[in-house]
Amino acid sequence: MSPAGRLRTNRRTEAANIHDVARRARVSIATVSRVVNGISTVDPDLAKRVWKAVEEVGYLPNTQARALVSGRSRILGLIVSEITNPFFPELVQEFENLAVAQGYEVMIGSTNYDAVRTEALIRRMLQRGVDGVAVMTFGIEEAQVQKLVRHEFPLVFADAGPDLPNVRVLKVNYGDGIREAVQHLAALGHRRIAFISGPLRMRTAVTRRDAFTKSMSELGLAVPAAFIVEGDHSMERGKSAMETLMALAELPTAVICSNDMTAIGVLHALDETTHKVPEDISVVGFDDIRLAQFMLPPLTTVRMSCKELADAAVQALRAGIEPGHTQAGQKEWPIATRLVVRRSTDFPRGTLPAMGKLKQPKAARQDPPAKQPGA
Amino acid sequence: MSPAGRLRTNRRTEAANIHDVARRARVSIATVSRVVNGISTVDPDLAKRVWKAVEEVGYLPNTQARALVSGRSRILGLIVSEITNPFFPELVQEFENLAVAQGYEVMIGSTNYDAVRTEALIRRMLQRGVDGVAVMTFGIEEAQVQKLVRHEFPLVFADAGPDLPNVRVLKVNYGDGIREAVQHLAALGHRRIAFISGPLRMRTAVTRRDAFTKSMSELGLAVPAAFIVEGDHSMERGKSAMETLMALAELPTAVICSNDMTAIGVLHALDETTHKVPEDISVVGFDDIRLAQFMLPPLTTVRMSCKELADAAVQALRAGIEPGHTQAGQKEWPIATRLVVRRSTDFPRGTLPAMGKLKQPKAARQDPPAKQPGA
DNA sequence: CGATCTCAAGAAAACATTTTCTTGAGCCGC
DNA sequence: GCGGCTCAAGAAAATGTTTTCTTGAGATCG
Repeated sequence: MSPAGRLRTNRRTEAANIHDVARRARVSIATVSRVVNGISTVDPDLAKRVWKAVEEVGYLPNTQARALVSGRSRILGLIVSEITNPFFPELVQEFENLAVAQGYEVMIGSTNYDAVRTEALIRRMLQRGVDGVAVMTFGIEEAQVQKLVRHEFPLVFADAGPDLPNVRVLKVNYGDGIREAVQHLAALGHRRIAFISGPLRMRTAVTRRDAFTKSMSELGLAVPAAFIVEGDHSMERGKSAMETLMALAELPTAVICSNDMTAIGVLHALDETTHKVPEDISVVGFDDIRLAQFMLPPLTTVRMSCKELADAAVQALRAGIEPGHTQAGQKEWPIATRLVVRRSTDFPRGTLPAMGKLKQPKAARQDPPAKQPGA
Repeated sequence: MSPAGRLRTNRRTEAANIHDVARRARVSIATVSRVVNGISTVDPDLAKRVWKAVEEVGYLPNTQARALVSGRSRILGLIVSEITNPFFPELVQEFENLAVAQGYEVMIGSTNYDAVRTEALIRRMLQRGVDGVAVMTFGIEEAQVQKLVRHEFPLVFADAGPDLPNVRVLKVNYGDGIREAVQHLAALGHRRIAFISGPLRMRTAVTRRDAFTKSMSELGLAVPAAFIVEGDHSMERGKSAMETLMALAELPTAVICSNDMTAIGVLHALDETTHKVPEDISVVGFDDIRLAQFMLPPLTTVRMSCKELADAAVQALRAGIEPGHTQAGQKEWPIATRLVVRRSTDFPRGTLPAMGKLKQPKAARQDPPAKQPGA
């Protein structure tokens, strides 16, 4: 009984396989494989015949078998903190688009900040034989990381990762964007600027906070201890953190937040008071999620481009996976950040508008890069 | 050369395989397979020895090989419209949790309302050999569906799908929730109620709109043609649709929206006018996405529970996949909807508060099911 | 003109499993 | 006491590819 003997003892899969194509094109399965994989040593006429047969029988190569023998699954793992945080769907989308364009599939998982869940997730990824994993949690717990690192496939971390040969790191340049934000506020006349950080167990939260204090001291501005409040990158905590700030004897005139969700929480907190944004208090976010431009008022924020992040992640993974990749040696991949000025920042009350206007002309305000569909 | 001869010409995979376990436990690979898959005919002592060996060598069964030979990938496809629409991440999260709990992996894809993209997505899913697909787009184009339907694996559609043996449908009961919303507004004293629909090429959008008009006529309330505006379930179009309504000579006193994002757009549109929510205009959403309870004011909305939806989808898929499933014959899976009253609805201006209060006591207002972490 | 060299294409091995088939030991009944 | 029956466990087939090895025809060169 020939291997193409169609025993079909199996449940489903009436789908055509490589033997069907080979038989129809009157070639061997090896030749079909070569044609389908674009190996150039095959005779053009034969190749044409094979492609025709592929078309006719509707052949789709079986990914499982392919992966089994080649040892490469063409699946990229993508680990995020929580998919329900609006920043991540945007990242997921971009990542998926890029990965698919390169012929990879994406296996997504969220840690929900839970060690057990994370461990199970990593196990699942290992078992599915991912070719590489992008850990975009901006500060995953070290313990679980070790599990991943031991297996030798390529890894990409956002912000910081262990210094190992198979690990690449996306170095987000928080400094630039946050400095811009501080300078923007200072130029408007703000002196009392507060900062709501992320959860400090996250490395990235510490980095962002430090970028803030550094920028402030560069300008000779003091930051009272009470002006730095720890949040957790959620809207809820942003709200409560702002309430903490509002209880101070001397209020800040501007608040910079470690991410946009926090800033949105701040807007909510202020909405429940008599203080107006931006007239009484200016608010700056971080990330530039899509929601930011639709807040009331539209949020001035530091953009960390999802597309740029996803692009670097996929490139860096490919550099580790595909033999002979041109950027195979690159360990650090820089990601820029920059301020996007919208309407949640303005002169502090009491400053002369005219004076302020000179420093920060209205025309300089950036609008979103215009791709709204409707009106 | 024995099969366990560790040729290892392959690139990665130093991982232990079934032969390693078998050798260590001094049994055949068939026995290992049986133990790992929980087939009960194996001697308990042997099984114990096998599990010990599994533990010792750190054996993880290779999913690719498993899928190849068994014909089941243990992957569920999940197709959504757009992952960046906040409703979907919540659905994805729930779906993933349930699927993983049942030993399945999830392959997610978004159509972005693009036929070509959808077709490519379906092809990818077929190629990866998914065991079933949940199409949660609430109205995917028929053309692409056909491609899926031809292959005989189980399918689940939200709202409506072709009447075929391998297709199951989640029947969302829009009527109940929307009727509740209309009755709630009517009880508050509203008579002029407008509706902003979804894109009418989506079946679900039509269904929701019809549920609205039906409920209105049940109460003997007229709906002028101009009070029904077509949106597209986006915040942007919700805003512009509300602007259209505000240009009318006689304004509505309440607006029901086909989804929450639209309602959020409406809030934004009204924020730019002198009209206050809920004093001047009441707003009702649909979906009850997480964001809804954090809007200003918190949104009264009709809840379509993600968890319920995801649960039904996974169950329905399993019913189709797993032989002998108890609910194998169930074609329609009901999903309930119900009104969640928050603060974006109130008496129309001019109505006597006291009278209204009798009809809708403040105490009846539901607060979110309290799981805020912080404050 | 024959021996070697090149190279395209087929044959077969390898991949890690599940599942069917086979074997052989223990047990029961006659 | 022995033939058949049961059943656990091993042997081997099967899964659909990629990749290495083999083959054989045509080209090249001495």
